[in-house]
Amino acid sequence: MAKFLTSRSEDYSQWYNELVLKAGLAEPSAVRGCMVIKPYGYAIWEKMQQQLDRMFKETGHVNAYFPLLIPKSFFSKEADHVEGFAKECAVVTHYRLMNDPSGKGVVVDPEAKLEEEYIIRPTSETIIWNTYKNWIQSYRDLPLLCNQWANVMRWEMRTRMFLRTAEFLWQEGHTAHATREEALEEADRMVKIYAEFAEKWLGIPVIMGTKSASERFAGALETYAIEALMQDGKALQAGTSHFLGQNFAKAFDVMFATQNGEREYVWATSWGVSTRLMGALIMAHSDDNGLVLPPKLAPIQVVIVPIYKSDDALAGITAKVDEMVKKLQAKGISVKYDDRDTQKPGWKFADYELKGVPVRLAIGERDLANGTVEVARRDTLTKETFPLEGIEEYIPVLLENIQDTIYKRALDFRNSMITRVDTYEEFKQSLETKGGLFLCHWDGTPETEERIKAETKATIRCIPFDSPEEEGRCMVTGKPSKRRVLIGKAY
RNA sequence: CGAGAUGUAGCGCAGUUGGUAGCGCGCCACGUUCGGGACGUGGAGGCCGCUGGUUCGAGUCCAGUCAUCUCGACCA
Repeated sequence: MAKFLTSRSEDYSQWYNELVLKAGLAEPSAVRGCMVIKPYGYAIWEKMQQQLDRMFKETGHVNAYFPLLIPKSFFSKEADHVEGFAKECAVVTHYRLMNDPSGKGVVVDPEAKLEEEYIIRPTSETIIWNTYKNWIQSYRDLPLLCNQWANVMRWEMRTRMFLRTAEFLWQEGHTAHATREEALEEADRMVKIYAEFAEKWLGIPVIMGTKSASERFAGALETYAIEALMQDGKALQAGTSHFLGQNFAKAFDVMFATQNGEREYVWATSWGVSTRLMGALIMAHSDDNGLVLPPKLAPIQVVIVPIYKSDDALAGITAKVDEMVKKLQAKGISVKYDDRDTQKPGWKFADYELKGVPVRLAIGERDLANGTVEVARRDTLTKETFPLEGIEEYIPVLLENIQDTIYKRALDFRNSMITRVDTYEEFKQSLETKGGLFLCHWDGTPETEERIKAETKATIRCIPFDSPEEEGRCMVTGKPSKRRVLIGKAY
């Protein structure tokens, strides 16, 4: 069969780009570093949104929306936060255009300069905390648990579709609490929700952990993250949850009256996942034939392709299929019957494989005569013939099985790519030859971390929550270490 | 912002010492096909990124400019 995609093993980046384009997920746009998310890609994102939103609401969160533009002065109130984001902000300086006096197009009207510039949000902590100041007076107003679905903009030097675009879609939760413990619990709860979502819905195994100081969110006291492994052996940070301490409360003067009438600063968290999850989904499961979508996120779970020579034959097939579609839909399965006569069966097979549709049913005159249907699964690329009667009982089981298989396959791969190493030499060598993730002892200093990064491009992905206490020596400096950390090259 | 590369049909590309703008895919029409991206025949589609220069003549040479991509630094 002719290849319509670059193979993963040949050139992973090129394969990824082609896949995003050819599966109809997204395409580069006219705007520098931004992309257009196409309907099929957006449909997957919507499914992610729906489930995440459900999980947020189950844990007591509500949605709100804050402005896109942030007054510049808000930004400078939290020193670390400015430091972290200043280099990548788009700034709105004027509010009007005018015709070019020389008659060529339009120019910015110099008269319309804003007194205070606005920043296009790279994240919303500042505008939200400026707002929370007015919402919080008493312990009775706490906890305040808001989430917003929004777009943000970070003027990145280099961009890649879904993984790092200048503008991206995400959700950002921002919570306020009366105590340090409660805020820490919240940050912990949310990173666990992300992990659950990644594993149960995306089918991607993740490692939860704490970020090292240098990888921490700008303005946070602690950053928790979920780290996933892509098929090329690079790690992808798939979600973060930050314990912000009282930093933003102090910067925006958000205090509350306690039960004993004292005034205290509130404790904060923020957490987010973005359309980067789409990148994770693509890179975690896809193969040389295209996307492999976990059934729970597939916009189309089952596609039915009729195989026929004549209009009469098609009518006969359609009659059977219509019944089957109704039965499947009654079970909450998203089915598409593709009876277009503009494309041929072989073309459709290849196209739905490219798009990652988990289950394909093919039904032709032969099947009609035998009372059968051909069932093909995307994850294993295997085909079997089943009796048409009662197929609606089998499909839901199959979908669950596919969801499971995809996850287990990713888990096996991920586990096979985690290496425990004790010497720096061994680390450097294995990083080059095998790649993936490494569990190593580290002395805990930023200097050593920096040295590893400079010499190998690998970074400390996280200090895993489940990393057991273990006496050891830093693989670089030989200084004592109490537990292993996760190191690898990352996107 | 540093280093390199590329801009020619919707997409991917070729275009020789400067001399009528091409190929593959896709698209349209008709026919044969239809259980893994079918085939034949015919057809449509281009200010060769933009501006200027050299020349009888520029896709090709020169200068400038804009844009994109890859690699660095930065990052979800």
